[in-house]
Amino acid sequence: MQHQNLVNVITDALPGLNKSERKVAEAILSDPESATGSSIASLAKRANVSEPSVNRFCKRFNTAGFPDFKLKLAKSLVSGVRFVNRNVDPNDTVESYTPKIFDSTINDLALIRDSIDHSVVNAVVDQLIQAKRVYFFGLGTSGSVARDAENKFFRFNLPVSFHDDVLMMRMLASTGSAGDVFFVISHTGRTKEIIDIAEIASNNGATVIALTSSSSPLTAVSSIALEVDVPENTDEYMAMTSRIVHLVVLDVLATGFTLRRGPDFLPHLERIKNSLKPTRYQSED
Amino acid sequence: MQHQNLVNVITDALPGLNKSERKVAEAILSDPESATGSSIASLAKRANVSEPSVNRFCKRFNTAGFPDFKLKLAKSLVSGVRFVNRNVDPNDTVESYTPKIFDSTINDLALIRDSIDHSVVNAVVDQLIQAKRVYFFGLGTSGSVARDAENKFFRFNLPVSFHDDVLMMRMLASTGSAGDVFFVISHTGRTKEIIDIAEIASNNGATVIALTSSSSPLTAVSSIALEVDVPENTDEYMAMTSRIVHLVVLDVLATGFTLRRGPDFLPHLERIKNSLKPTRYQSED
DNA sequence: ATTATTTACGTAATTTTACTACATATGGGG
DNA sequence: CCCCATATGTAGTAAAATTACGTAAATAAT
Repeated sequence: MQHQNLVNVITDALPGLNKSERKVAEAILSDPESATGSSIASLAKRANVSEPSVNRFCKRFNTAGFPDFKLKLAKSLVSGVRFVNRNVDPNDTVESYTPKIFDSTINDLALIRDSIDHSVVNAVVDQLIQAKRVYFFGLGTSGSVARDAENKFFRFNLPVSFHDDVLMMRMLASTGSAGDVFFVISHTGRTKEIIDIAEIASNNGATVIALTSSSSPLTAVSSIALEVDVPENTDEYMAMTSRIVHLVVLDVLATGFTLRRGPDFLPHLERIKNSLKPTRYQSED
Repeated sequence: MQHQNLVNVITDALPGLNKSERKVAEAILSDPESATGSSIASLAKRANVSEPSVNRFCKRFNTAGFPDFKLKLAKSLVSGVRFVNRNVDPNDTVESYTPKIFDSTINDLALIRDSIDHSVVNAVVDQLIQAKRVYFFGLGTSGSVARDAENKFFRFNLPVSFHDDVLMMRMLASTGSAGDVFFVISHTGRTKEIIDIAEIASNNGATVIALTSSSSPLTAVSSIALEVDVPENTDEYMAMTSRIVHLVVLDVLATGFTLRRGPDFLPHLERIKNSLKPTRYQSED
């Protein structure tokens, strides 16, 4: 885990710290934001320890010294590090749970950004570019993602549709053939019905692209799997962020698609955009 | 604009800088990451200017001094500052456009996280808690958001539905009354049809909640407006991130809702979660 | 229990870093 | 060509961080 959050690292290390180090840790955790701005002297005073104790504390956390520590702490605080991996609890107020939700989403996006396999993205764009037809399949929450994907990809002058009805999916899969792309979205990748359908399409020679988590049964029956591992959310209060990540991945694919089509294609997109103008009040974008 | 990215600010200010300041700017921009780690002396040397010039440069950008500047620069570099507000261009490869898309989404989320009005969130949760019925309305992309909202809120044992058919919406609005909540989602808030419908519902005494951008016509005809201003994306290649922000805002509302309902409600959510188990292979969460 | 030994912590000196005040230079307008 | 404004650098000062060292506390061994 390359990019662990300093605040969390300190919190986790708390039990193993000795007296003055713990004082420093508590002083920092009580107000991390202000810690990034203060000098070693003022922090030492606030924690009731000597300056070298603060310095030693910093070095314990793999930083070159106090300035370096402040820097890394500051970085940790961006994109809501304060709350990342900190669950919503029943005592939270709007002021506290709102940033928690945002931050946990941001955190997951950053995670996938850094771990997504670019060659797979490229391969998927390849398939989409060549496709005669594209079907987006998804159930439940993933159904909304599939619907959004349709809305995005139809702009590319490509026969595309989304489906959230398993019988419809099954029929379409059974009539699929080479040139058809079945883009199957499933967070768990374990829904039996969906796996069945993917298998049918695959057996008919169609291309099956899965947007799902790694080493899921769905991956196994797909031509290409865009494996996106969003950390499971065990917290009852916390939302499922996987669908958000999926949407962004689809944005990435759409971007790749547009770039591959080249600049001649842009006027077409512009035309679609403009088509909505008469439905709106006043001018915009 | 409170939280502009320092790297971009410097880039934009470049033309208006004088000679030595520009040298400093270029030295920083050529390797911002290393700039955050170096001392004022080494940076001055690298830019071929004196130390006070570097200091003056920092102050010009509304920072207290060099250390403060480094801090802010470091923060800017987190969550892909490299790319934020930097558009996708035709020469981008997968490796470069992928993080751009993620970062622009992350950036927008952070922006809204810091600017969202908590009291409005609270007020909306109030209304949802009291609602006899909730309708989620949205067209196009916002239709997918509405669909996702339905999927989220039906778990609360609340009569809820989503609609993306304007005739259906119109009929529902016309039969609405006090106790009914019409939750209208629209990025622009300018779609005539939607505004009409919101007005009808409102005139019938129903509560109209709008999730839209500020000072839009839709805001005017709503009981409560959750104003979320996602920066317009003028780039042809870049995706619309407003729908993602909307989804997260709905997550926030759902969280607020759950918390308001109290811990007695959690077993109900658990039961819904478990209901899907038989549809899947193997065990999970 | 008492001493030895390690570990923790603080004091003070040293070094590094940043800032300020001032001086010189550079360039544009009269 | 000189004056004034702005830009930049020099040198000194203050602040900050680090190191070296010494003392105190804690732990282990006898």
